[in-house]
Amino acid sequence: MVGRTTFESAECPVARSLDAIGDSWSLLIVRDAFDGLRRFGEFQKSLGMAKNILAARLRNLVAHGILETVPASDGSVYLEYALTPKGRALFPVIVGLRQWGEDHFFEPREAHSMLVDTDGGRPLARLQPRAADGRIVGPDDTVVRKVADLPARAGRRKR
Amino acid sequence: MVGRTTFESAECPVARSLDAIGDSWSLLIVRDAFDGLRRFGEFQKSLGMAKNILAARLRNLVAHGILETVPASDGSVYLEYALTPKGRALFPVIVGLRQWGEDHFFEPREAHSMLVDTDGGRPLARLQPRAADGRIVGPDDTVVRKVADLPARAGRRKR
DNA sequence: CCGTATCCATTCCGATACTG
DNA sequence: CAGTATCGGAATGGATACGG
Repeated sequence: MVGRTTFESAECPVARSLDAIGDSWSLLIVRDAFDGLRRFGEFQKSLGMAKNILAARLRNLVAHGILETVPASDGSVYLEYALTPKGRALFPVIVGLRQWGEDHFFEPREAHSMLVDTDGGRPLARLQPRAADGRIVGPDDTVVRKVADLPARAGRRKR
Repeated sequence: MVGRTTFESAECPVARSLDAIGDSWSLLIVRDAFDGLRRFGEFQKSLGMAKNILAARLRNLVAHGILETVPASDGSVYLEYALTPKGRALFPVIVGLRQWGEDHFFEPREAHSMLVDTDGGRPLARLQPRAADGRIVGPDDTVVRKVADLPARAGRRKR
């Protein structure tokens, strides 16, 4: 057999997920989509990637139902790319990657702007670095907390 | 400029994370490491990948401090690969990918064995599909819950 | 059993030019 | 502005042979 192995029919859900978004760019595009970016040029400018591969990645994300194309809101003839519910469900993955990177690639209390923090604007998620109570508010009323911050529970198993 | 873009010095922690583990295989190796696999041959057999690229990915994971080599526990001359604290900190990311894949690539209530569920054995994590209370127990006493299951809190912001 | 080395095909990615 | 077309270099990945 030649060519890359596909995990399309793998039994493991992690493998299936990585098959859809396991390349260098897809999750960064999704991250930007959470940040409110919708237009081809916005993604291209934000990520600095070649237009042909951006087009290819967008096609793949649309094919996987993570993004969908919608008519441009400003009446232009072009398309916009919006997160679907399936795409928005990637929020915890993005947060996990962000927190892991923050904890292991940066200085302890350094602040990083992964996503813009505007209250009434376009961003779909608020991902400011560490709110006072450690809470991060995402789309669809999801809330993510760092696992270590979760309250202890009776019956928890010691390793 | 030629060659692939690197995110080694990106400001965004998500980009930095993806630079370390954003390929098809690394997270699957980490997943298997959580499952208790330690030997070269175990990974190779489990993932079915070519030995040369397994060696390359293991080298990369060790270089990033996600795995570390330790002398084989059985006295053989070979090395074993064990998760470091930094590697174990990837647990929430794996869980996020697993839950997303389970929710969007499989039938609603289907059960999937991502990781072996043994109680006293070698696995470092217990990742059985959906415990009764939705709780998943990981290494280092971490606990992960599906974000939607988190209790509502006063002052939560409606989108 | 544990890797390394080699060969090869495929894919990825970047730069640029081009079209509507 | 939003893509498509094309090209070339680089990395990825698979099969297999080889050596410790």
